[in-house]
Amino acid sequence: MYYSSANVSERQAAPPSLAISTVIFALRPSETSGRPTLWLPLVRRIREPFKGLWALPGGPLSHSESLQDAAARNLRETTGLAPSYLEQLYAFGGLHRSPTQRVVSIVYWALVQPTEAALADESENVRWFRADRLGELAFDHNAIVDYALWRLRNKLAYGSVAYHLLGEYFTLAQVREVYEAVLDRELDPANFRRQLKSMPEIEETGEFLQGGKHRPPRLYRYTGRPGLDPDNRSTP
Amino acid sequence: MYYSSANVSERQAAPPSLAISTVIFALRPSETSGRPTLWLPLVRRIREPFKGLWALPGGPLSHSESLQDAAARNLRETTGLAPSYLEQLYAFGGLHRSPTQRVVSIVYWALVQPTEAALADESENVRWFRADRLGELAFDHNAIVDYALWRLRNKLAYGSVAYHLLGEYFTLAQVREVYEAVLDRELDPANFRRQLKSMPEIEETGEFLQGGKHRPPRLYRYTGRPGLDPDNRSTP
DNA sequence: TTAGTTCTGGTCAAGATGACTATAACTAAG
DNA sequence: CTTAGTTATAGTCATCTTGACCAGAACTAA
Repeated sequence: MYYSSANVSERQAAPPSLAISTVIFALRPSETSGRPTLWLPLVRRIREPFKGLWALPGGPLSHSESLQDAAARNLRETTGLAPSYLEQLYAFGGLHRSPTQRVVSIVYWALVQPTEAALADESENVRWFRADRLGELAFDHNAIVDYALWRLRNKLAYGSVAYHLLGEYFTLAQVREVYEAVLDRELDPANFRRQLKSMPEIEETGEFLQGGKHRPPRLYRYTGRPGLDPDNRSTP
Repeated sequence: MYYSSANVSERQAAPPSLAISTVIFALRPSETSGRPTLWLPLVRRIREPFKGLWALPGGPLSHSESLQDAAARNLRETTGLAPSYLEQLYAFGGLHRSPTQRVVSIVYWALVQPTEAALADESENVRWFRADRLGELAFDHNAIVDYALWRLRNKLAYGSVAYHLLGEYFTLAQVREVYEAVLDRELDPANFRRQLKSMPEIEETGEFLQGGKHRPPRLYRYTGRPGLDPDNRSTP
């Protein structure tokens, strides 16, 4: 690379470098309660700065791909997954995000379905963590994850986002569990189902979920837009 | 500049360049009805590409300023104004935004108060336009303005943003006019004022607006957060 | 057969919303 | 000085939404 060998004053004159990072959320059963919880994959830094710490998956922007494509690519490269939802989160460009050089990161956030998430690659340097129990991350990545969580909660309240954490068929109780996991509070089952049933994009199927311990719940399907952002103006 | 003299293959290898642009909204009376309307300043391109067309104010990111500072700076440099609200809109990074090189633009949107807006610089190459009557703009700037308008409408519905288009003191009817201008529909005066009066951050002052043609309306004051974003999590 | 649990539909009161009416307070025309 | 015109402001009423709660239906496991 041209800039990597430059001295300090040359680095100063160089334009800020541009990177893409992705916050990837999936639902996994908690080890303790077994109830679904939010998890996300992180990669271990193998170089300075912050060598050894965990960080969001990311990398440079190749000149022949759009921002969203770059986010999808580094999602695929680190975890082997394809997102069911992908949206731009924010561009972080503070002066001191990295101690060695000025970096502007355009961060995306993604949701993946649990069938996918179960297949996710995991290795020495890629591991999944509970979103509410991350340690200290590299750079400003703790703040970025916090912001992504806040966005997720907001989008959830607005509508269409919960189904992208579930499979194609789901019960209304499963949707409620998603809300409870993300919002971290319990919701009245009867009131919650009344609200969902008033939405036209939630379609009742003729099938029921078998094999449970109690009365078999009806299965539903989401018929709204697939929801891969850019100008996908579903929500602010 | 190093890259400007490079040939095509060298340009390909170069990282995408990074720019900051700003969509600046202010309220001005319509020439026809006299009612307040949304306006925004544009600058004329004096070079190719798109020479002669109007474009959003913007420029490169200097290495010693944050993204928000850069947005505020080019706002000040083109119009002489200081924003009362400034928030990141979106990072636009499509492959073909500019015909000559790959540019990633981080776009901010701003609101300025009418007392300020009246003082705004205007010249041969800087002019204000009604937001609903722009012609064809340079690059993808029409789409960017559309997106900014959509965001403004959403933020308005959410709350705290309308007051940043008004001065320190305002009547409830003026707030309603802002809503009517932005949402482009009429609102019931009585119902609208009931809603505003239920908000604790709208404070009644002892004063009244004098000099009108009819019953003098009471003046109010907004006591909420000033609202210059980044992590100013007022709205999604 | 029965107890336990979830699924599902319903009621009820409190609060928010939209359409509308009525009065107050000012200016301008006569 | 009176009156018509206009905006400001308060209030009413029916409708819709929301949260708390109750009750029966449908299944499993003991």
